[in-house]
Amino acid sequence: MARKPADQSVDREDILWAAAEVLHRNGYEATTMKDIAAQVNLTAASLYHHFKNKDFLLLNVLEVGLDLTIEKLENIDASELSCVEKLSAMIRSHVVSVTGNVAVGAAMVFEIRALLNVSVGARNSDESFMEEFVARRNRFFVRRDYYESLFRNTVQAGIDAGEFREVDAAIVTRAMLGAHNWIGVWFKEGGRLSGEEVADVMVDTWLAALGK
Amino acid sequence: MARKPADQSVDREDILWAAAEVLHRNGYEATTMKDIAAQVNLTAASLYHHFKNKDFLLLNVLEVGLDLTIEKLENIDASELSCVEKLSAMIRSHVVSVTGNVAVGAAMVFEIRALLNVSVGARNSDESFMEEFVARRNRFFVRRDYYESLFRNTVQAGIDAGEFREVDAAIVTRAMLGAHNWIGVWFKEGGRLSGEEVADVMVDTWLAALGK
DNA sequence: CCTATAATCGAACAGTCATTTGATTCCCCG
DNA sequence: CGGGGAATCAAATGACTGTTCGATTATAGG
Repeated sequence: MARKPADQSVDREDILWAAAEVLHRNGYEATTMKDIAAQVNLTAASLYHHFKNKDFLLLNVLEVGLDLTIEKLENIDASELSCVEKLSAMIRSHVVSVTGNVAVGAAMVFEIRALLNVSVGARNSDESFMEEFVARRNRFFVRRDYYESLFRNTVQAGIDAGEFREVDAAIVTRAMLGAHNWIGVWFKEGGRLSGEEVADVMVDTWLAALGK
Repeated sequence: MARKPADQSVDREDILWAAAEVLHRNGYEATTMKDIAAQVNLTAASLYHHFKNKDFLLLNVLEVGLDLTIEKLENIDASELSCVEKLSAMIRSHVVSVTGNVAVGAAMVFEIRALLNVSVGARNSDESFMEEFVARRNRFFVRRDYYESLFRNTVQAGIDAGEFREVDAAIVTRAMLGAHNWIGVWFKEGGRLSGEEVADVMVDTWLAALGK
């Protein structure tokens, strides 16, 4: 029987992007390989030419999203700005990431639990797959903590330097990240405020919260 | 064949609670009726004696969680406190809710998207079920907006009364809710801080953010 | 133009899950 | 103590999903 091999112009990255979008819309478990495939005009079977399986595909989406975010934060962290300026830049960067690419941003936020559950339901009988997956997943969580620490250390440094008032840096940092992550839930392109404007409000809010 | 009808001491509310817990652990789609049933020593089939189906069960969990939160907020709203005091009480109430019952709190946060997706995948061919479900789901979302408005109106009133500095009340309110909801993700009973202590930090943080 | 490799597809498989059904047991009320 | 509704169960059903397989088409390099 004849097939319709279509475009053949879809690469790994297109799939990642599509997956992020569907993931954002439906959540991990509710996202089927068929959904992702449809987003790039493929069939589910074709995806297995590019990714080992669904879990690796999800993991890849999160890895890419996290890498992008961390890279920006590291550049800011390495600069010679004051803590106030550093934190402002970090907040702005984070908010713009979330509003600019809701898919990746929200996927990062919401699908981490799903990631954890993969091992629990050890349905993958394949040993080698499982081993690599667990290793990569652990690396992901380490990086996620690192990402949080970039914010927290900046807050703490600001306190030590007398730029911020004395607060519980760990809790305030998590409050900050929660507020930013939540943006992915309610932000709509073309709404009252642009991503940049939301970022402005956030910077203003957190500097006030930390101001002496 | 003989059965083992067991306890027969399980009621609707026990199931709701169990569902909230499993939901918190696994997320909606990854939560099976069997999981929920196991949590209360029942079989999946038995749940259908208490709830029409899985979607109604989830909806019920969210409804109960939201009702609890709203009730407390309304009492505060009706009081004669200043806006500063009102908002402090609201924040404290919200945080304690989330930390005191992480299951319901986090379910509220994370499973709303799943709720939305139910209609999209209109697998329920039953007309009557679907109709009631959509009605109740819409009511839920209205109440959810109302709950947000309780916070927002207090912030705005505080601005108008000169108790708070001039900020974008809508955005700051959402930042606040995001920070609080996120607590359900990282808070662990028996950690460094109790729920009350986390609430203290949050109150302090937001009053500073809104302070003149 | 030819061939090897990459990319895609349709079809089939095995597993899981929500839900239904009909029978069985529990327990309260008369 | 006995009957009826409530609660529970085991088993079967039907749908959906991730994944595999073999076949088919695209495409780049010689």
